[in-house]
Amino acid sequence: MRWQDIDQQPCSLARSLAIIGDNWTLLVLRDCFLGVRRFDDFQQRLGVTRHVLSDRLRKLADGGVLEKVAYQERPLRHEYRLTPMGRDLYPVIAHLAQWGDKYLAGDAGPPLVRVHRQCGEPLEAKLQCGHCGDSVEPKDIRLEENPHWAGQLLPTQAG
Amino acid sequence: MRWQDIDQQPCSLARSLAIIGDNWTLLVLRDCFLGVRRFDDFQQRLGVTRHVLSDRLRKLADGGVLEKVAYQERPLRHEYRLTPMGRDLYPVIAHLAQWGDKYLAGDAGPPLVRVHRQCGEPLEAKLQCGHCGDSVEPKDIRLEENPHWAGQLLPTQAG
DNA sequence: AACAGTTAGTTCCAATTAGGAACTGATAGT
DNA sequence: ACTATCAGTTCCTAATTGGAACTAACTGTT
Repeated sequence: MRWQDIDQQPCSLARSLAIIGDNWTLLVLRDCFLGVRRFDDFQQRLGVTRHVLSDRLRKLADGGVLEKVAYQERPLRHEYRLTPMGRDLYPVIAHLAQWGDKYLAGDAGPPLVRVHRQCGEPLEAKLQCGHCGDSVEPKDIRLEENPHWAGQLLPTQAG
Repeated sequence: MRWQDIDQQPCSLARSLAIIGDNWTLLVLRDCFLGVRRFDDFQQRLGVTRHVLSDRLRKLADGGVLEKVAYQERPLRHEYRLTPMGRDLYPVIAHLAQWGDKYLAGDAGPPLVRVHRQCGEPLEAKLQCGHCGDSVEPKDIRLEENPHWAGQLLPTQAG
């Protein structure tokens, strides 16, 4: 199976990765959350080649994560802004950054601290159940298959 | 800049992506959380080519996300298990899957429902501040630079 | 003893993608 | 007329991927 065909799988993670799972794409989104909007700014901050950046921005716009907004006419130029769909990716980025802070920071410590404005403390992101409010770990989750794909998604218990 | 050199950037997200940001890697981890442990099982479920799978498993093991455990001698064979570091990626996967459920599900609806065992309700993952317990959105976060990289990480306010 | 089966990879080759640098086009400022 | 801005595109080489076959070290079966 080709990587570019994973959007056709009946798996929400696979479909998500079809839009944001390419190399560089999550770094583009990191910069979007930092307020970067223009092609050359992305290119200089990331150091990615221009045609890879062009491809990633097009995929993000086609996927609905970013929208292309004209910021001037003559010559017509566009910038890229997060849509609500894109903003919904913030928890993914926050958890990934926190994971890097925890396991991969060098001697100087984490490069950025994310302070929660409301309480003034560094954010300690946790996965919590929106219904009961408890912290959630992998073992707390039971998976239920949609009957439409019954038996096709989960591995057979063999070990 | 080459993609394989992003682990040298002083950005926790970039360093995280150096380990888990390649194509296929998060799908390998999805299967790990479903209990898949063996090479051929990953290969058949994912449809990825064997040498890409081999490469990704090696990177995950080198990065500390998976550990290679011998499950038999004669002939010596290993399986791959999540480490605590790997298990800490669960929030990332849960949020990505939920995002796909919300925006990318087809007519049949999301393929899997993640039920929180403790409360019996479908998990609605939310990003919450571990300190005050409030839900957190991008605008609620203020970034503080580590003085060691002062002025080098955040974009200059220009737009 | 000969043969098929299991299983974690490796090897080979063609096709695709990435990296690097230069170039384009429309326009503004000097 | 010349330089700068800025979002791309084009060109070429190098690296990676996809697909299929192959290897090695056994076990179980005829």
